[in-house]
Amino acid sequence: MEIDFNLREENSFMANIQQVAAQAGVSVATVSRVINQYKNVSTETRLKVEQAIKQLNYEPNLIGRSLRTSQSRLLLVLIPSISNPFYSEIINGIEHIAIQEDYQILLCDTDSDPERERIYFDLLRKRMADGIISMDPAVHINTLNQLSENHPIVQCSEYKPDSNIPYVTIDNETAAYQAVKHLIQSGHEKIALINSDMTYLYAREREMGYKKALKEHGLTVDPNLAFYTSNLSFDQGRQAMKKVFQADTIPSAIFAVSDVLAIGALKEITNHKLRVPEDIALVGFDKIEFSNMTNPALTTVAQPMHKMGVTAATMLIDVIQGKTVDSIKLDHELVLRESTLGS
Amino acid sequence: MEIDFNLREENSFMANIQQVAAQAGVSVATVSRVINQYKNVSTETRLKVEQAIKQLNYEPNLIGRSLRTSQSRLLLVLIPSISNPFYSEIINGIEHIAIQEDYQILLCDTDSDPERERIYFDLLRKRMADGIISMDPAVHINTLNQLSENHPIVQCSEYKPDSNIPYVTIDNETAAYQAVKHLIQSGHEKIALINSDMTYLYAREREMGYKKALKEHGLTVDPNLAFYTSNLSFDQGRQAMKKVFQADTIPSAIFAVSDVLAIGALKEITNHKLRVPEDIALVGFDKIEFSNMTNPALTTVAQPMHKMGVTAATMLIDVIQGKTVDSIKLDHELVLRESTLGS
DNA sequence: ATGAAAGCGCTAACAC
DNA sequence: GTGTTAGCGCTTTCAT
Repeated sequence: MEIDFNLREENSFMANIQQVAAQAGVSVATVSRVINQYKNVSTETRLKVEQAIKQLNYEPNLIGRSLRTSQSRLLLVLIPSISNPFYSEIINGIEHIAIQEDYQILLCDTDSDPERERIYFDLLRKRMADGIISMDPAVHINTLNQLSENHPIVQCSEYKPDSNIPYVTIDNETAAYQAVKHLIQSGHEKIALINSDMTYLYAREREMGYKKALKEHGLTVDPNLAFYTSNLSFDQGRQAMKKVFQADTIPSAIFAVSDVLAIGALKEITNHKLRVPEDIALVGFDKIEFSNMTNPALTTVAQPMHKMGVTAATMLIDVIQGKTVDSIKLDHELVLRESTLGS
Repeated sequence: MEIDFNLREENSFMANIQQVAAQAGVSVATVSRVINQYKNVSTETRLKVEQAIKQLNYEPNLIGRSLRTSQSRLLLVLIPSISNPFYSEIINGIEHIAIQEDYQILLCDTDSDPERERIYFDLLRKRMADGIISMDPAVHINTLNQLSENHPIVQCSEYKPDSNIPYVTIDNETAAYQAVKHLIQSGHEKIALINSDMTYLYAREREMGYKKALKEHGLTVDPNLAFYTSNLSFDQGRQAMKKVFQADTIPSAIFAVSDVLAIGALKEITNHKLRVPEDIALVGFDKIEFSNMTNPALTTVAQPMHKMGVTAATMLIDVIQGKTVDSIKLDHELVLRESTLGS
């Protein structure tokens, strides 16, 4: 019973730097130097300290260090929804750099809810984090701009053109243009657009690319063939496709501005006993993992998600370190698969 | 130029509690009381302080607070892969409680890499986080056990039976049993199993349920009908299904221990020009969002993901607060859809 | 090469 | 109801 008690005592005991110093018979400064691998410590002293650290099971307290150094080494990553697979790949890229640079990422799922957004912005204001990577298209840009005057921020994927916050993204207009051009060159003339909310820049840019391709090939832009959704969910894709089927002319091809919307449309097309691509060809956008798992596999525009994450994280850390960074547009790629080619 | 400079000075200026106290003509203790909404502050004083806070644009420094109170209010959430949609829903549940209780979650994507696991465990040891929710089946259980002696930890979904760490999960064996029983009652006698690595408890439990159902209905358990994958990816599901097709007898139904594996199998079945469920019926596990987006929609076992997250987070916060908590198994539900019923 | 001491920003025990 | 002060654990400047 005595032993038990002592064991528990010892286990839950957490040494601090003072105790390590006492145990090793040196000053706290020296212990700190050993922890941080300073060169100007004699081997003999270093050994003593390392032994004391081991004996006491010492782990430096990161909060104490943060307070002293005024940096948390935490990065906020703002996304609208963790369930959206588009962001998963980007986050992988961010994590890659974060780990490498000894940062941690705090995932902030805003649900496009201003209240949740506020909580996360507050974390930055209250110095719990060193910077933000914003990927939420619904972000309150005024707040973000204001915040960026005092805090490191970069935008990833979606950005606001009328802000000075650096961003990494792709050329959405050209990407959409190429996707639609591919449909036209496959012989399609009635091409419907399933787009999301036009308040988002990417939605406007992709629509411009869609229209540009049609015009350039002498096709008329029929407003009745444009369908809009309130978000990028599977269900909204289905609903949009239902509306397509209610229209006067049924298009022979669909360009959806996201894979998830396209997959929703695909489900509805299949329910109508129509075949893709024989009856209706289908193009998505993003190249999420699941775009390859559907029947048929989806033709889509590959965004360099991993690289976007890597770039955004690198940029943010540069900004944190006081460097100046430039915005950048990365390369995309049209990926031709069964939903436009057949199998 | 002067003005510019001053503006920037003012913008990047960050007041601390001392300066607020000076500005308001009170002590730091009083400011702290106002910030933390203590009742014993006169209205007059409170107003003065609040005004000073506004004037100086003061935001309390959470790192300072953390150091003082010895709590970071950060929760680690350990998952094997952020791309796996199974975890998204759970995380939503965890976030729900975390926000409500004024905690933040630090997402830890281990990739089942021991080195990354170590980084995150260190975060706990170094007091950057207050506790861990572990959902990584590949977690090093000895380390976790050891860690749990000094730190709050709960296991979610996957757990190790030979540990004293509380967990929340479902009854995997019964769930699998019911899924396979449904196939048997639909007239199937040759039912293949696509399982993952048997080192995981859930894999063993689900296989037991599969066998139990077969035996109970007088069917023989054919080892040639069990196929194993090295992970839960789409591609592994495809590969497994390829092996099914190479076997002597082609089963009339498949039970896959995860939706993603099932979706991989579905792709391969379709490639073979076979129909689901007419030629081969298919059951998945988890009820991830995408299980409803395939053609046909997947019959699957619904795990109460959101509730699991809510429960795990509640348990962890209880443990942090020194309460004793009990492990719990939540209810699952068999969801019948097109892949076994037809449409 | 090492130590003494200041101080990062906050909370809370204690005094009045 | 308010103020004084110690101290959480660390890094870093300045001596020596």
